[in-house]
Amino acid sequence: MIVSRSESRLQAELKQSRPFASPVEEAFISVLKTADLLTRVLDRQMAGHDLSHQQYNVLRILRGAGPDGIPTLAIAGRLIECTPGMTRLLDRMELKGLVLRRRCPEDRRQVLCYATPKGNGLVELLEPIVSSLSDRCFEQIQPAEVQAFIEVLERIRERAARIEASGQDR
Amino acid sequence: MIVSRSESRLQAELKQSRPFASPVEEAFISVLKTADLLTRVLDRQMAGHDLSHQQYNVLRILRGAGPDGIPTLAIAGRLIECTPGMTRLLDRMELKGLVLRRRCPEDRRQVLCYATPKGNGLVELLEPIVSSLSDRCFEQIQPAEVQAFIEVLERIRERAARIEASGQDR
DNA sequence: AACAATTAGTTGACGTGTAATCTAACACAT
DNA sequence: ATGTGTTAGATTACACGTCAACTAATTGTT
Repeated sequence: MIVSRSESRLQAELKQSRPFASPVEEAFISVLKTADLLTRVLDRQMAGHDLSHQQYNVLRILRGAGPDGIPTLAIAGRLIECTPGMTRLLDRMELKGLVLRRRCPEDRRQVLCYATPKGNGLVELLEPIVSSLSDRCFEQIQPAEVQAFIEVLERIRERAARIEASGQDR
Repeated sequence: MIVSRSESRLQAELKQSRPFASPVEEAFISVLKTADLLTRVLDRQMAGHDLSHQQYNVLRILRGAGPDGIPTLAIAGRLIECTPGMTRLLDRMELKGLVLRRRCPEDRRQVLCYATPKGNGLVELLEPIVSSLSDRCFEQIQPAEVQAFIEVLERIRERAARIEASGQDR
């Protein structure tokens, strides 16, 4: 086998001939790798309940919306702005009986979405699992470090959002 | 519209009835959101060259491998360990003339992958773009903060990898 | 030599992200 | 009221991730 398991995990993680051009590139790539890993772990925790992490997020949002429901695109906006994905996601969740949808009478363009009791039950069930997962992932990080970490992420998003917006003109 | 653009972007980012159960949950979600945003921005930069960020990563790895080539799964291992995805990714890249593949004579199970000159040219072209993108995203972050940030991400990955490994038994 | 276990890679089914294009419904001006 | 523009959402096409099941080649065992 080409990559030996006995190598230090962190060293082996991104073994390349030129590991990183600069610290910021390393940081950039690290964010992506970490998110991939966390997503995978999260999905594995959900898999037993036949739910993806995105479906879980939708259920949380629907629970937050309460009996008034919430339009399709508002859900998409609170996640990470997909749009066509949301329709299909809700299609599948409706099939599983986790979600209800109906046209809004006041504005018939909108489709209001609601969690069913089954959907809400699932959130309640999974919430402690997700919570303990993040606890375990950050076990060794001091509270002050967590705060600093969150702030750095926020600043990165702020910069990245600006870049994204400025490049809209293509 | 439900979400007004005039609200503070950071506040509006994850507007929920209960924003976060704890700082670590916020940190957890922030990593995922940041990675999504960075991925999107990165892909937009690449889109003009008909390349996804994953294809770019593959090209970088192939360049690093040099004329000896590198087996399919070794590429997958250096990214974020998909496996079946890699075959199809390479299929598409081969169609575009960025990659060559041939059976390894010594071990005919393996398929060795190489970058074509066209593929290598594309990396050279895109590298400064990617580099300047990460520079701009981390513009406001001090070098010491970047280091601390990278270390926190590493510790998270270490913990998450442990959790992932321990949960293999499902 | 022959059979079992492992390894490399492919294929199929499916979930979800993106962009582009379309339809239906509303808002507003004249 | 009618046309124009905008908004909500669905649809289509495609990239890419996962899992599960498969083939083919190699290794190991007896």
